[in-house]
Amino acid sequence: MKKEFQKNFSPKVIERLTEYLRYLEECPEENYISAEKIGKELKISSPQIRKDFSYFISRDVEKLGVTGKGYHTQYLCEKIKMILGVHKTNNVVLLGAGSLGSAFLSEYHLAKKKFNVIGVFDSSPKKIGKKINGVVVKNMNELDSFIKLSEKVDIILLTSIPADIEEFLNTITLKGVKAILNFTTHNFNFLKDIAVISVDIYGKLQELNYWKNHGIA
Amino acid sequence: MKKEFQKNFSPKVIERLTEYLRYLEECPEENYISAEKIGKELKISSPQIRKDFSYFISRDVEKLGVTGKGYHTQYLCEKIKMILGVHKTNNVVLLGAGSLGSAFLSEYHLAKKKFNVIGVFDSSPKKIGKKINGVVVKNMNELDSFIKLSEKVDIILLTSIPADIEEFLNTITLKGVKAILNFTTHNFNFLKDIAVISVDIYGKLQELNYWKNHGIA
DNA sequence: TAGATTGTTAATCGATTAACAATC
DNA sequence: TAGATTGTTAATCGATTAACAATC
Repeated sequence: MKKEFQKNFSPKVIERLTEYLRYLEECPEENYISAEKIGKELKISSPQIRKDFSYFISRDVEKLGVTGKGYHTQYLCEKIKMILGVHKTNNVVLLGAGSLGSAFLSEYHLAKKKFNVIGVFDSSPKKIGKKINGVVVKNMNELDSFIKLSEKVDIILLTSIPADIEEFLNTITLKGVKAILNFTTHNFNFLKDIAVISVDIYGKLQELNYWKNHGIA
Repeated sequence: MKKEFQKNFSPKVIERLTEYLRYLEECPEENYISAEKIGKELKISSPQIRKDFSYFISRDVEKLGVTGKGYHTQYLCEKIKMILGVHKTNNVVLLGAGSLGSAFLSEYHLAKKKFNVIGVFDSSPKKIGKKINGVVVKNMNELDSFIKLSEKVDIILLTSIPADIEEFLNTITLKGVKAILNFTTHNFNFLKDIAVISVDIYGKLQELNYWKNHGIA
């Protein structure tokens, strides 16, 4: 072992790992692939890629690639998946069964990507009881008991803001939910023990609107 | 004028500008606001914020804030909007009228944010001719003529991949479309003259899945 | 072997922060 | 005035890249 252990993956590196994984899963034709090749496709420099992959070494493996040959595609995929924790199935609860929530159920193959939607909740009487893609929408006020009784919930996919957000946060904190993918405009900056990634469509449109006027992005 | 002009806004700064704008629009109660206050709310350091705002100076204004007082909320909002180009209306074309596309029409107030959806296209016969939120879905193969005849298209909101993607890119390049907000898995890394921001939900779930196991995000 | 490509170190580049004079 | 907070410079920190020895 050359390293003292545990150079940690930075957020930037984790982001790129998901890009590598997407690319590798789309083109598994080749047995071995070089950092150069991946980089051309994804517009990432090859030293960057080798450096990113070097973080796996001694944490996980002695050596990730083969000198003079490249990285074994399948093996690389597996290793990235293990780091990201998507080698095994994770449980997702969807909050909000509006068209955005429905889109996640119908247009995304979440289960294929190891994200299993084990519950869908909404507070609108119009939606409660309906089936969306084979899943019955439950009343938001049952979330509390559901989450307490269910198997571990890994991620909450949030497409609408719960009426009593404090209570909601208490519940999921107690039950040990550790992550929220947030599509609402609610500000979760104050959370301490729950990882939150917010996707702000308006924000992305605004950024893009700037770049369309100023070249590149 | 103190500066020689045009320190440019970096992608990181542009991203934060959208965060500032969101916060400022949500709480316009105060007349003046300090970098300290904004930073507390958004978990961004106050020197960072002042530095970000300093890029406005001499490009746009002599002075953005008021020493000892803070930034005039309304004025700051306006200035950020002007930089992002959302002080005036921009035209958006939506490609794909599936549930994700529908969500953008029904759950997002795009027009309020100065993004006006002037056309919706899909290639599925089931969807063509239908109305979604008051907009008639057109046949994807009419996109070409539509885009040539219509007023300027600023942004294409892409929720499904056009059958002939080469032709699609030719069309929009010729017509001068400069930006794509991409929700598909298609790789647009090779585009030269069109700004693309891709939102990869799977990727975000994977990142989150990592952070849920390793604390913070 | 010769050619290719890794893993890594050192150099560079860019972004963040600390600190403070200026001043409302 | 005293207190607050800006705008900016210099210092720090972190991320990217260049370069190359190791080696398959």
